[in-house]
Amino acid sequence: MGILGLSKLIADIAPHAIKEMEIKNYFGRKIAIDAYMSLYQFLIAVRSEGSQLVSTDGETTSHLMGTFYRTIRLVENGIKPVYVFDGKPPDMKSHQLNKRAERREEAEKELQKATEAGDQESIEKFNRRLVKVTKVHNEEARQLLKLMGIPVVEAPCEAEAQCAALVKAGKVFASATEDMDALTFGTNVLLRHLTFSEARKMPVQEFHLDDVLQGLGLEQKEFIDLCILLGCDYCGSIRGIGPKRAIELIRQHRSLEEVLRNIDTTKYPPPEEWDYERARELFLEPEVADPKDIELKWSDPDEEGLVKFLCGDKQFNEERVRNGAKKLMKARSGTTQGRLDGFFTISTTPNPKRKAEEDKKNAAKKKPKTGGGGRGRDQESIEKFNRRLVKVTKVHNEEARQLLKLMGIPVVEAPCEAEAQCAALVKAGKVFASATEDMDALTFGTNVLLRHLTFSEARKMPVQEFHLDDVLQGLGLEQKEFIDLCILLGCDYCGSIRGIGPKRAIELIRQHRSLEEVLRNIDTTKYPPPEEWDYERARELFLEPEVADPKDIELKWSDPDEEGLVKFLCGDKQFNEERVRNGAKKLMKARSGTTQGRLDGFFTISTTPNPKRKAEEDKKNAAKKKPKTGGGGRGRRPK
DNA sequence: ACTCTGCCTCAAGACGGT
DNA sequence: TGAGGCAGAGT
DNA sequence: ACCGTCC
Repeated sequence: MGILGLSKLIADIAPHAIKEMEIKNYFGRKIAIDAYMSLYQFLIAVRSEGSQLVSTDGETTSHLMGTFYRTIRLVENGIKPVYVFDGKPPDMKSHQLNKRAERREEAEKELQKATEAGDQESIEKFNRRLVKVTKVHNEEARQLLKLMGIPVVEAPCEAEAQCAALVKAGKVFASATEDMDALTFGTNVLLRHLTFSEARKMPVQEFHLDDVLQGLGLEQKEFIDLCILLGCDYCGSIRGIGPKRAIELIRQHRSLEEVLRNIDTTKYPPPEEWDYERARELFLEPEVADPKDIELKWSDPDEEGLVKFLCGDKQFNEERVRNGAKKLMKARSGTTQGRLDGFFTISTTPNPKRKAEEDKKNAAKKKPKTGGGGRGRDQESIEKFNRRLVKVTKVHNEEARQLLKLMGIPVVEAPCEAEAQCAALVKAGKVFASATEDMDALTFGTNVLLRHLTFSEARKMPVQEFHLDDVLQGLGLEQKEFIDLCILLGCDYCGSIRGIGPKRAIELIRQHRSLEEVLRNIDTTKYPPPEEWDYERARELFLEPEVADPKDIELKWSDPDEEGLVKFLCGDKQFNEERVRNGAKKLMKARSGTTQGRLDGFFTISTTPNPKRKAEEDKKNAAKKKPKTGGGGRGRRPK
């Protein structure tokens, strides 16, 4: 499977085509997964004392165990996976398959020998070689995924080709596979090591076909010829020609026909009856189902169904299965996000500088990705709308003010938007950062924005520290242009243009630098702006919001009023007095701690992972080429 | 000197408690 | 199966 | 991070 030595070749010649990411960066992304590959891995790897896990009737369950938990992990990370199943293999592959069959037979013989000899080690070894993904395995996996609410696609032929088609059509963001021929099939984005990025400390590798082609200096068709020359599943390759000579030859002659015409075929004899043309055809126009006809739908897990299937038939632990179902459910409700939100979560977290390069390239050409597209009514909607009925009333506000005062926490009254006032405070140096989940703090000009400050421990989310400087630098924009970008992405103050999502938005603003120019340059029949679109006032609101002058604001933290708190919370609100007093004491104690030496404070602050430092660190690592597996270790986040 | 082949070995999942 | 290390033959 | 366990 795959293309011989392609990943190394890309790493050597076009390293910029590979971005290192964390799994978190794929929040909200739809990702296609080759089911066969996945199942095969589980059958090989999920073992106990040498053999697969089995149910009481002796049937293998390794594939189900693996699929169940891995999928949950992906979903918990906000990823929407699609599993793509193989259809009939193309007959070009029969050579390869025959070879495999031969090796199986050999392995069977060896296994028998080992069994007779009682050689446990060899038994396991050859047992692994005999692993095969059967119809039953496939069928059960499909069933499981259905119960989990995960969509499944049936490819008429090669799954890898179907995945590529889904990516090209914008139905999913990327193919996740270890198999490099996804690129040969034209997948724009290929993710490697998506799954074991956490288990081992490998980062996710994101291959961009555009960048690969650019780095190699090839067109897609030439790239396909290169892959054939390197060695693919569909036909032989030329003995004596490895990666170095292959890239050199294709670069020089641009096609296999020309290569054959120009090399010394006595020294480098091509295989007999070498049908590279059909192989090329298979890569170029593989048999796939039209993505237009494929609807991908993620739905709620069927907890009872899962329990029945996995626990009833397969002896899984019920508590774990129910737990898994709950996780799926919970993660689902979180996936439907606002646009700004999704955009930044994805593009800013890893490392602004590197991302800048990537975006530049993306901006230079090619298709947009899938939109966030939030559908899926039912339970999710009930919860959602219920939440939407929540309203912060005057009374709530008043009480909160009163409470904070008793706690000794200062309060600021913004004349207009709080977010804008926060930004003003940050800009004036009155506070270090705004802590909010609301990305428009950046649009208002907050230098530092903290997300997940509160639930950083409860869930294991790290606090995210966004630096406006770095965001601007990374996007290659000025603040004013950034504001226009945000308006184009969709803000609270006015509409945005249908059909323009994050990718097109950043591309347009990069190119034209202002909404006026964007409007002048796009086809407004395809992308009609909203009627009476008052983006100018929206821009004004972001640029010069009405705020109280921070100079006139004095922030003062004082001692908590324990008795006052007790009176308010316990007298009026029936809070537990012990807890309230306890809380008051904590406030008091923490306060005395805050008046600390600077050094102390310095270290407390600077230990948090910090984008700039990370960027530098990464640069160093990148400069040093491959870090070895055992050795230097890139420290994962402190947590 | 560079490049390829052959032959070797290893490891291929995920969870949860410590 | 493939990826990396190493020895050795071919260009 | 390690290691026994999952089925």
